[in-house]
Amino acid sequence: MAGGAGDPPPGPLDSVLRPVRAGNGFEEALEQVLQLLRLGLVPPGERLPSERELSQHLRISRVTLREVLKVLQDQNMVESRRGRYGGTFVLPRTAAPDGSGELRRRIAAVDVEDTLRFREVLEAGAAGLCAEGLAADGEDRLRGALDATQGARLEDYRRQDTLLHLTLAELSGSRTLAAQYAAVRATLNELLDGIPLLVRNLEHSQQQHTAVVEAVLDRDPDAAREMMREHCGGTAALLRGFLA
Amino acid sequence: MAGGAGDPPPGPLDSVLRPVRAGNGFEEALEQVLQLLRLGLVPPGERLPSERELSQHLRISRVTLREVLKVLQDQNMVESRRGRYGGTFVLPRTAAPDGSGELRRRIAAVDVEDTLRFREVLEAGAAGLCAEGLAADGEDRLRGALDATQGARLEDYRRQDTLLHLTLAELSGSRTLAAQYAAVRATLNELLDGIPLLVRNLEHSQQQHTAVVEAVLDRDPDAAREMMREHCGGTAALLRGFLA
DNA sequence: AAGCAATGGTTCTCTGTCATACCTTATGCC
DNA sequence: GGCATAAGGTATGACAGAGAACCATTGCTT
Repeated sequence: MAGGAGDPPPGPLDSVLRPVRAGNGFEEALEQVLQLLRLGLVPPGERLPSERELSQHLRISRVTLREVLKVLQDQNMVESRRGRYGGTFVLPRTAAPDGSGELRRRIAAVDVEDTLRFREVLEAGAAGLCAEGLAADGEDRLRGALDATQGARLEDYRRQDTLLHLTLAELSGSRTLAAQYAAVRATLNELLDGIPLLVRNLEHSQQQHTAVVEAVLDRDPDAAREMMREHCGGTAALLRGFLA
Repeated sequence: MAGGAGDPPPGPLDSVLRPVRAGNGFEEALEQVLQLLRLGLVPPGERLPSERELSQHLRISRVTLREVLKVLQDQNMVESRRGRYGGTFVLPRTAAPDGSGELRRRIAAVDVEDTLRFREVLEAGAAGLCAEGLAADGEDRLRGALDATQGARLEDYRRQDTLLHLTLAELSGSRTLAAQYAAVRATLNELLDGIPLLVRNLEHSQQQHTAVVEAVLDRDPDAAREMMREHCGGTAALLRGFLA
């Protein structure tokens, strides 16, 4: 992306005319891998899919993927080990993730209000859809995810919470919804990393999780949506308070 | 995109690991321009933004954009005129859009259930958000869009209907929601083109539009969401019926 | 009638990305 | 100990796409 002209002035067509391939093309891949980490889909200590696998999934060449991983290595977010049973491993989060690196640039470019509103819409919608009809194996997955949050230790709570919500989104029956939720949740987690985790909020959160899941299992869409909106509203108020 | 191996087997990480740059890169641009047409944001007879403008918005080179326009010209969807005050103009839809062209391929690859569910979630969410708080100028835009649907002739109804819903999405206060709605609505319109437009449904639709807008202006989020869900449910039932 | 300005049409070069093949390292199994 | 295997590391050639410069056409303005 060489030095062309600046951004064109905004017009009424901007809902549709968003850029194809936001950024260097490789940045989009970076974004996706970052999602993997921020969502905790691959927890610290675990191995990412091999370079050959990942590059196939993302439909980019291995060379380009390696450049992405290089950035993450420089940020001490992952570590690569060679040899059989080697791979790229996720490192535990370090306190200060380097204030001037290749990353970090996108933070603060996030539209917080957009994120919070969109999140609430997707969550409430997913909860409602799940309550309207859920396969039997869906019930099990949901219960399992809820149990995992109950037993989670403090440092693992964010991850289990994310996985519970992600499960709900996947069970909604809309792949697009699930994918969009994953994206917005990754952004949300990034924001949440900037504020303290209060045990009091956490307990309240857990009650709400239980209520939502119960409403879903009771096949009560209105209650599920309502509870979920309340749940999201709590996080939103917290974030608005700390970031205001 | 040369002939690599086939798709990798699906895994639990697929919500996140969707391909970067779906398709030839230029196909994504084609998709966006098609949205512009399918949403009726540029009605028949009107001019698209100039090639230089469009390519900047989409962040693709003018050469690539021209290949996209070439495809649309071959499909008799647009027409280019040179000289000052020239440009690329939208042609009225022809009955049979050529059954085997460069386009047409994506149709039937649409996951109808995904589309309908995701649409309902976004619409209900947008209606709710608007009802929670809408700027004064938002009220005017909304009323204007509603009025336009009232006075629309049959062949222009789809377009005005789309614009009304799009307005609601834009007023939701989430740019992401608006963009996602635009995408899903474009897909929906494509599906709707395949089924007849019944005057009876249309009148019912109009009553619901009015009810939704009233609920929004009354600042009644629950009613707005409920009405909108009903409205979407109608379309969904219609489509499921015809496509089953 | 002449000139100007904005548009589509064309051509060039250069960079990023892809696909492929091969090298290197570490581990388990025989 | 030796070998097969699976992973990361490296090098190369081909191509798509970006960017910029230029040409051709048209209609408004002077």
